[in-house]
Amino acid sequence: MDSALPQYKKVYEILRKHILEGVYNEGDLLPSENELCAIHKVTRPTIRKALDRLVNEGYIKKQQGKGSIVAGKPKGVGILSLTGTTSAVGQENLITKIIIKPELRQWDHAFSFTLSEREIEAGCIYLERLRFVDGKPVFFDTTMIPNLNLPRFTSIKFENKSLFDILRTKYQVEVIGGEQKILATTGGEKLQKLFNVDAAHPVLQLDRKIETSRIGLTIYSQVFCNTAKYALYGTF
Amino acid sequence: MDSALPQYKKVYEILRKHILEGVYNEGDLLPSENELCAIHKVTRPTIRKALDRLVNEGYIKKQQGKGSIVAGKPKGVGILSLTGTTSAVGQENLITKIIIKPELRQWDHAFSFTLSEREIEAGCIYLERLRFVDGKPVFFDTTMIPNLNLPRFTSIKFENKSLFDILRTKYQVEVIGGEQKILATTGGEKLQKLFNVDAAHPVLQLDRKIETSRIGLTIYSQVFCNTAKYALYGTF
DNA sequence: AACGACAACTTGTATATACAAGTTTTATTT
DNA sequence: AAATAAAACTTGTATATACAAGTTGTCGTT
Repeated sequence: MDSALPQYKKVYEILRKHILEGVYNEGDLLPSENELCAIHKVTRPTIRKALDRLVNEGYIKKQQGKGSIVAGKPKGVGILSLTGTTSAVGQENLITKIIIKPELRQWDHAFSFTLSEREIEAGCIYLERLRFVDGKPVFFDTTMIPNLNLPRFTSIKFENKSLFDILRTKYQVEVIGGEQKILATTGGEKLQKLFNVDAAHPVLQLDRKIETSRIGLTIYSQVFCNTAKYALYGTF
Repeated sequence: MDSALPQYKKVYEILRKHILEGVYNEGDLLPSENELCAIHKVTRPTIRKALDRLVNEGYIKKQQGKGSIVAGKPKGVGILSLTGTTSAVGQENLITKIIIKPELRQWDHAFSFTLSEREIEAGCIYLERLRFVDGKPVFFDTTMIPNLNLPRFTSIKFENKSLFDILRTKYQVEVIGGEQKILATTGGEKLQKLFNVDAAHPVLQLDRKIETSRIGLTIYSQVFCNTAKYALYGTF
């Protein structure tokens, strides 16, 4: 009955899931902290730590004297400020097709970012995905992860799961921050085919360097997005 | 000896200031949590709450067994996550040219956002600016502000000042959050001229709805950005 | 000199408790 | 019936304590 996850994270995962799945809807009040204590059999500081996280990520807002108000599904955790595509779009309409399955490679580049010695030595888990919203190709992303103590990673199937969900649940690796560059560009030959657009079609490009809670493990990701029908949305 | 600020915020403010002023530099270790307890005469949970915040905002990173490592001054909380263009680029190279001086108008639209009755009745302060980085036009922005108790706003000169600085200092209006949509588009005739690019040139477009501390006062802004030479940069 | 065990650090998690401060509901008074 | 007061909630802050887990340096042995 004991997992590797600390209790406050378990509670966080449960509440987060419940919000995403609509057990609690926007505007609803979560059970009070004391009720949550009773439900999960932990003390209030532990509950509060879980709630703090949900507040930080924009899932809930708290009001003294009133309670924890559900803010809705994670607009604020969108692609612009955090983590991945899945949480930005919502899982419903998002289908993922793996173009290149996770495979070990040597680094050839990390987009516009520079790598450390250690990262270069470790080699690189490389993958490419094409993601469809409502049946149409909207995102194409290339991800590079240093091969540092992520056993069996290349054999994991995660067609429609979020890469970051897997890292969090299977490896206890959490995104703690990062940097990104955003620009508008044109498709190029590869994207032209993938998105089925003409060569001059404007495309959004994001180069991201994503730091994790595991020291030395930085994820590099490049995302191209056809924003003709679906603009990226985010809160701040 | 008692301020309105809770102790953990006081400690947070002090440490944050010290990092910004270079008392601690990038890579330095902060005093250990127990040392900080002694210094500030509080208990460890209080110190940890202050440190949690610094971690969240990217000032420090923590490593179990080692300590709290200063991550350096956070690079511009750029255009992607907060407020205006000025803070994103840095004031040095940014020159602003007013295309349309602040003037009262009726709302015709608010980009892709919907307006409330009250906002429509109030009318709209409208302005257009073109902003140059290193002498070249990079940003073109259109701003709409509901005309709600902002006396003499249309007569303010703010060539190179941040719009948000003026709102904060002259009207005590602070940005508390907002939402935005980002997409890639092509110039169009107007931008073609302003940016001096051809018609097919990809341009970044941001539609933003910015909430302020004054109830009912929401600022609507649309920013076009030529990212050919300058990509937008942001941390999260 | 090199290795290994251990002690002395560090941060991470969790409990138990207390009171302050804000909100809502209920009961009381006018 | 309406205004007021009190009670019963809610979250916010803070302390004191304990042990787990990761890192670093030291000492002793080989």
